[in-house]
Amino acid sequence: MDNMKTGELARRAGVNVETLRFYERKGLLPEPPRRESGYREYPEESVRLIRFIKRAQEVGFSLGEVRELLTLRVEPGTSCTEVRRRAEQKVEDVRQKIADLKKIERALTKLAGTCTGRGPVSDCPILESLDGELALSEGSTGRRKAT
Amino acid sequence: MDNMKTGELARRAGVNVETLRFYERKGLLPEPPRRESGYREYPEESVRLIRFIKRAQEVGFSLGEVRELLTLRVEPGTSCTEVRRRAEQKVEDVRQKIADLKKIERALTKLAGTCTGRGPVSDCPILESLDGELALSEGSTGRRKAT
DNA sequence: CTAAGACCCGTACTATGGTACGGAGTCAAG
DNA sequence: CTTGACTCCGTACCATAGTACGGGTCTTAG
Repeated sequence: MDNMKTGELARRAGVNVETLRFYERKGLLPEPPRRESGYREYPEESVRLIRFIKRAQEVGFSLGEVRELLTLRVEPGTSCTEVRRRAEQKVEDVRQKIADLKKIERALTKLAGTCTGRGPVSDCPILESLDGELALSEGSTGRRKAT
Repeated sequence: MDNMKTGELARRAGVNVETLRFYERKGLLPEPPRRESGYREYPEESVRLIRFIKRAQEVGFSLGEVRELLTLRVEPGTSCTEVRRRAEQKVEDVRQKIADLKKIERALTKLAGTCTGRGPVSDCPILESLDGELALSEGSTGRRKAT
């Protein structure tokens, strides 16, 4: 089964049909072949593509950045060196995100663990346990957004 | 030095002055005391708070979600049990994000590593190496967004 | 004392990431 | 061969997350 119409792709990927058209306009979803009627016919792999876009978004990439990730794999005419350089840059971004998330995770775990689970919040040691950790311990002041 | 005005806080936290007012309106930044003139006077910790908001955003939390994270620590009148439950839920969200990022990281690393660094993209094994991994190996079909 | 610069506020504008609408053509089951 | 569901397209609308504007007040260095 290698020809889905918009409705099926949308359903399988868990997005709205309009979203598919939107992604197509934005250059994230390649224009699929059409049948004579004008109906789009998507290949199977489109499902994975859409899901990838969604996941990347959930971890903080804008659609523009997602497109950059995707074009790493298909942009012809770019030298391999260049693609490699950009991929390595992206890996750095991703590692930074992971590091930040781990700090948030630690703070939240501490919070959930310290709390005894009874009594009003004002008595709960949660407040103090969170402070300090939640601010991500400063550390990296300044050199963000050097993308 | 425990009384910053908007300008200094903005500068130190790396955001626009307008953004501070915006966060205040949205309930992310607590209203600071004012001097008689009406000027805001922020405590030192506001810098960390703003930076936390920014980092949380970068890893995919909306301002609404960031507020939820923050109110975990200050909302009085909520039972500790409830706060704990919500914190545990957030930890789950965070772990999912980390897992997704790690998949993206693996795909990108593989990509950067496989590529020899010379020649046009069409000859580069990058394209194939990326496929399969980039789709985040499906796996978790369906039960997302059950927040 | 005064003028540049910071701050106040409300309001308007912008970009991003979709969603919804509605009229027209298409498909497929009965 | 019709009818209801699906698709097409352009355009309009929406929420989120800011950013800019502009007239007025406050502060502070000279």
